[in-house]
Amino acid sequence: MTREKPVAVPDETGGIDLGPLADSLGFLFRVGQVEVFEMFFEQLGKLGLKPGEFSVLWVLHLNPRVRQGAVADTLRIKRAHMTKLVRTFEEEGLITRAIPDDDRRGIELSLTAAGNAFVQDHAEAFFATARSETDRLSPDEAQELIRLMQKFTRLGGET
Amino acid sequence: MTREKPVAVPDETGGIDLGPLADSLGFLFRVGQVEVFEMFFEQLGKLGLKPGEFSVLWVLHLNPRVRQGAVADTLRIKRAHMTKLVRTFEEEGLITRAIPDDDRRGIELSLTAAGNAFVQDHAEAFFATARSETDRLSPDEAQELIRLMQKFTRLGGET
DNA sequence: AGAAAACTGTTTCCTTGTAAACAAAATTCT
DNA sequence: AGAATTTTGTTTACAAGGAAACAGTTTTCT
Repeated sequence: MTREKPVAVPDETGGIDLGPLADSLGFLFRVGQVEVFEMFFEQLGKLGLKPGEFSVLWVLHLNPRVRQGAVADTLRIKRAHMTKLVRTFEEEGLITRAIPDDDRRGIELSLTAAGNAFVQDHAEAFFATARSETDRLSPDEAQELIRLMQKFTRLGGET
Repeated sequence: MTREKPVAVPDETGGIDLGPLADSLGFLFRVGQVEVFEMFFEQLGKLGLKPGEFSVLWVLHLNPRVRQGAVADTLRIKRAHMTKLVRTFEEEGLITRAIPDDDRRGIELSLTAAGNAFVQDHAEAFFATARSETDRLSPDEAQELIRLMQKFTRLGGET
């Protein structure tokens, strides 16, 4: 399993040979996420906006009265962690929790007026930054990358 | 910033509308990484193999006597965290640390015999799993996804 | 030479996220 | 109906990872 031709991968790694690691999805997903994260905070760090937290509020904005577990499953947040996020948002007055009569296990989340205002105030900057992250690629490449990632994550229908 | 046509994104989200979030690289990178991680542990969890830790040992295998900070920078691990990983590996007898005479700030890492054996023993399974992660896409799509992620992360030369 | 700046790794403290056991409610299966 | 199973969310205890301050070493700039 030792590679014979370290020549094969011309990279920007400061001379470190990664071998087949540079072709592995797990590694590329991780590096990509770190990279995007850094770009995000360079542009929006001053606002104290965090991608994960905003995503939750955004989903509540588009899907009022959604179940908290459904949000967790969709955003790939563990339910134990979701509990903490929800409590924090509630303490901050951004969301309300309601137990529906037809299934008293679940909890339906909705944005308060303050929560909606928060989303309205930050959505433009958030998505503008998201769009600017594709600047490293040509528009065609960016579109294709998004399509392939959506297919891989099964988020893009049957594309 | 409220969307007018929730119809636009046919997804596998259990009916939850994500809007433009489903097109954002940050979100897709995160979901992709979680997904790959889960696949990895389904297949290799029993071995106690962790992708990040194995990657460090793999890089040492291909690049003996590399500086610990260079490994951290390449794998996008923070140096503070790298210190902990290195200490653990050393305690486990997998690596040795050496201070070079020409720059006594740096620390050069190398695998011990046990470290090399560990890499030899697990490399096949590790990269087989990595390859199998592309099964959700056609071979052409997988290759293109890897190419685009490498370009995005600047790991793929000037492709 | 000597002070200032930069680099490398470490430590401490803190945030984020996870795993496992749990409790309440709903569903399933006799 | 009633016991077993499943679902949903919570709690607790912990692991992973990061930020900031620090110390030793080298480099840079007078």
